Amino acid sequence: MLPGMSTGSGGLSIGDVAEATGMSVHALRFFEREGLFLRPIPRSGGGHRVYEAADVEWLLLCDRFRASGMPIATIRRFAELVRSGPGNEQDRLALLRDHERSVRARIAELTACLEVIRGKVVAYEEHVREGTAAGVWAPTPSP
Amino acid sequence: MLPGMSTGSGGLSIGDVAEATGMSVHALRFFEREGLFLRPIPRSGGGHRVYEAADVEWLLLCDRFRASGMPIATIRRFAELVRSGPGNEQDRLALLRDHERSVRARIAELTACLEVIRGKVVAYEEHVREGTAAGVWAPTPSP
DNA sequence: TGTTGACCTAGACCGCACTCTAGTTCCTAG
DNA sequence: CTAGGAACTAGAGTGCGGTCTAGGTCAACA
Repeated sequence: MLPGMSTGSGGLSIGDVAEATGMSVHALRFFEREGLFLRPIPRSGGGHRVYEAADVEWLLLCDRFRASGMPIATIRRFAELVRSGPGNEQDRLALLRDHERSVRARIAELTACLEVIRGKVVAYEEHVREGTAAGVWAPTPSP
Repeated sequence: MLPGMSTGSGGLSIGDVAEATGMSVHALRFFEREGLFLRPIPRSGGGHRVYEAADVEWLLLCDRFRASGMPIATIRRFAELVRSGPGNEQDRLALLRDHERSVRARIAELTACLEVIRGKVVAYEEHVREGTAAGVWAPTPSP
């Protein structure tokens, strides 16, 4: 029941999971080495990884974490908290709030940069439209 | 007139520029090797770089580019356009608009991630407040 | 039987953007 | 004259987040 394990029960091959998450099989093995899963991924008789739907859900969340700039080390800390069971929800919450703060900060920074960039775009638009040279760089700076 | 060249005319030492821009002297030499300046930075008799205020302004803009995720290679292309003088303002504009688009896209992505993260934060807040377990991970996933 | 094709491991390699080192030279002050 | 600090060069090293390779194993199909 292996290659394209897709048939049958709930077991998913690494290829299935790669397809479901958009991550590469390399990345999935890398994540496992890095201890980012919530449990040891079990193996089939032949040593192949057998995932469950819950692993995919977790990976999708990890993917959002990564996409929002959370480092692998932090994902690992979060995974460790979840793995070590109930009782540390305050810690998980603190970690998530920290990350939320950092994402907001990053958005704010990008928004500020955006204004600078827009300023340049506007200056160039003006320059192109009517030959004025305000805010546009000359061949050699000023001196 | 060199170390702490700050005294006298308009010439700035690499240390002055590092302080003015918040970049390291290493980074300034790196930028130069990478061809990111608008002109060859002239040297004093003893081979020390002598910058002008306009270089600092340019560096501050580059810093905003970097902070908004523009790769070095793109900054180099922009610098090349500016160096090669008037006539290519359309190209410079196109490059800037491209970057503007990518920054907006990044902000949108971060904003989307933020909602996912907020969802988790809210779930954990609820969980911590009243022991419900919706959206919160159990010691071992589901199965 | 033997050829796919998906999977396995360990570990080397990559791109990016710096950062740091080693060894030297230069300038000014004491 | 000498010591100090700041600058110089070329090139090696770093951290991150993967990606890729080499050399196999496993299971099914023709």
